[in-house]
Formats: sequence, structure tokens, C-alpha cells
Amino acid sequence: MPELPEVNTVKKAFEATALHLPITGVEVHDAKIIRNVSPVEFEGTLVGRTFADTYRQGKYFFAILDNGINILFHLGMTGDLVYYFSPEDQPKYERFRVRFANQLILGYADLRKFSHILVLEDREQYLRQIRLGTDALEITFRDFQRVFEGRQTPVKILLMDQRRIAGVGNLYADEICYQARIHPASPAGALSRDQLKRIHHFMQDILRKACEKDAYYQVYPEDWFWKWRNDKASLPEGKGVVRKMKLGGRTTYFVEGYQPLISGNHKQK
DNA sequence: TGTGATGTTGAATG
DNA sequence: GCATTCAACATCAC
Repeated sequence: MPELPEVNTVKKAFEATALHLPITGVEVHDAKIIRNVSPVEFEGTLVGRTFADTYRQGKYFFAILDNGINILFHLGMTGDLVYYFSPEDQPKYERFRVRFANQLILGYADLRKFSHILVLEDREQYLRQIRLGTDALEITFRDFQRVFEGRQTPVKILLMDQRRIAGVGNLYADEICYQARIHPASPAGALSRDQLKRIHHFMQDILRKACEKDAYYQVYPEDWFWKWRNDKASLPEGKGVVRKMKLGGRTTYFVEGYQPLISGNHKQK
């Protein structure tokens, strides 16, 4: 689930809860979850320090220690940070936890263990190394346009390509295509400037609103697509019927008729 | 009980 | 580069 708005919400909660507290202990339950250091090294890195700052780009969240070391939390599919005081509130699937001087415990839970937790000396170098793209909320229309130019690849796959645009995952990509009224399989290079403008606009509009609502789906606007996504029933107002297809190995939902497929035979500029 | 699908990415292949 | 497939992992729905 964690796409840009979810990760942004994790960041906000971390800032409100865990900053500037002395770290008194670390317990690792699953050594494999921290990818580049041993549990002992991880503990040694954290204990006695505080978290001083945070950074986020796309779905990558960094907690920055007071000595400048970055702890990357990439939440994978099921990662989450959980704050609690009492041991009986320990979340299921906790993989490690951090204890603070005020008795607060920060648990890292991850059912499916697709997470990447990394200790990084140099965040910028790491971001260059993985070639992470511009954050979806930051990317200008000009740069956005460049991503799609001359490509045969379906629009949705490019929206989810973290090396080009960082932060959009499977669910929000469907939402963006729906609100922009573009068929997700439309070849990117065939879109007109106006159509690209629409996608760029709705991408940022959707992500911004989702961030404002702390990625809490229940309070998303009524006319958003997500609640019908799994429904094979028709949408209200005769918009059409929800269809399902595979795109880049990911299940994709769209509304037939409402989101016309842009044909690729005449490239527009 | 077995099978396939599930929000993530990264590696391997042609 | 680009497109596709698979693997990492655990659970759930059918």
C-alpha cells in the first residue's frame, strides 16, 4: 500500500513523535530486514543518538541521525512504523524496534518483508546510485513531458517507473488515469500536450489531496475511483463498466468508454 | 488442500 | 534502452 501519500504520512508521524529523543535501545527480531549492516552494527549506529531530521523522495523515507547518518525506510508492500509504550501493544510482524528515553517504542512491522532498511552515510550518493526520479509532487510539466516523449510504453507503466517519476504506485496510477480520463494502456508518445497536461495536473492534485488527508482512504472525495476499483459493477451516472487487465504484470482497473484508448498512429507534438 | 493474487523493487533475460 | 518475467515473502480468497 505505501505509495507517496502513505510514505508522506509516515514521515509526518515520525516528525511529530520520534524527533530529538535520545535512543536508548534497539532490538532486532529479524536480521534479514536490515539489508546492509548486522543487528549489532545497527544497534551501535542508533543507540546514544537522536533523530534530528527527515527526508522523503517518492516512496523513500529517510530518518536522519544527529551525526548525519541516514536510515532509509523503504516500506515495500506492507511496511509500517508503529508507536507504542506498552509491550502488549507490540504490532504483529514487528521486525525490530527502537526504544527512546521517554519510554516510547518505535516498532517496525512488515508482514511480507519486501522492505529495505539501509544505513547510509551519503544519501545523495545513494539516490544517484539507484537513479531515483524526481518526486511526483515536485516534477515540472516540462520534465514530465520528457518522460512520455516518443515512448511506446503504456502511460500507466511510465507513471509507476520510479526512475522517472518517484512516488506513484499501482493504486494511484489507476486513480490518475481515471480522473484524467485516459486509458492506462495508451502509448505514452501518442498523447497530446493537453492530455499530458491533464495527467500531470491530476497526478499532483490527487497526491496532494491524499497527503492532506493523511492517506486515509475513507475520507477521500466521493468521486474518486478507488472504491469502485474492485467492483465489476457499473459506475453511477452511466460512466461505464469497470474493466480489469494486466499491465506490466500489475492488475489494472479502468472504466471502459470513460477512458478512451489513445491510438498511437499519429504522433502529436 | 491447492492455486493464484496481493499495494514493493530489482535482477535477469532476450 | 526496452519489455517481460521472476524472485523476495506471508497471507487470504476461492
